[in-house]
Amino acid sequence: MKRLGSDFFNVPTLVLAERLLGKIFVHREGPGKVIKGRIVETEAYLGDGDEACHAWRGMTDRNRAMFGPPGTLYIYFSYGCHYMANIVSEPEGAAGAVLLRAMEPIEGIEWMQTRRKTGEMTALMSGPGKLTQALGIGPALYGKSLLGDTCWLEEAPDIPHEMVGISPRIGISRSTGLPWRRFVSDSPHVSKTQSGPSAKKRKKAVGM
DNA sequence: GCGATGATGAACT
DNA sequence: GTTCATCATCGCA
Repeated sequence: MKRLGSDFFNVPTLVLAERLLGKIFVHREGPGKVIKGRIVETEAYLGDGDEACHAWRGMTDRNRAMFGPPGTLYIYFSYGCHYMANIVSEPEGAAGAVLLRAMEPIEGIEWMQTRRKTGEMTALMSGPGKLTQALGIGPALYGKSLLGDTCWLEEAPDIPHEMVGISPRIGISRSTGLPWRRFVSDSPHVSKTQSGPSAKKRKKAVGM
């Protein structure tokens, strides 16, 4: 299985978001301990004109990885309980990254089930906080490159264009109109719109 | 089954 | 002090 190189990541964020669908994300935690998942859902975040992007107002201590070279991992701890994994795109210096929102378990499923405390396949990685837990992604991977030998992506066939779903991003309260979410429309592993993401809060944020 | 709410840490104003 | 790119659980129907 061929690893994807820097050329794969060195493209505009929206292109990368769609290109990532179907690819295999690999995390090698140690000898004989390899976890793999197939990416089925992503979201694009741009530093320019996107108020939902952490790098929208410029570089800070937290988001500096988003300004790094393409293929860098931007790990972010949120809500006091969950990590989120992003892949940096575009040339170095421009802020832009793709949030990994959901994957399909491929390998190392036993470890995922132990960490996630569930045996249900569609619940293992069907959400941004879930997949980082299943993969064992944490602060140790902040700023790491997918061109290294701890984490990388494996080549896989592109998803046919008619199978790629497009929708506004989920779970954010700013720039909600931008249709920058990409997902494999027939996959049972995409994040469920759980229970309506706090409709009241959203109304409040919109100003109703 | 569905929807609302609390948990919980770090960055930002 | 408030916000946040979330998830699991509790309450009610």
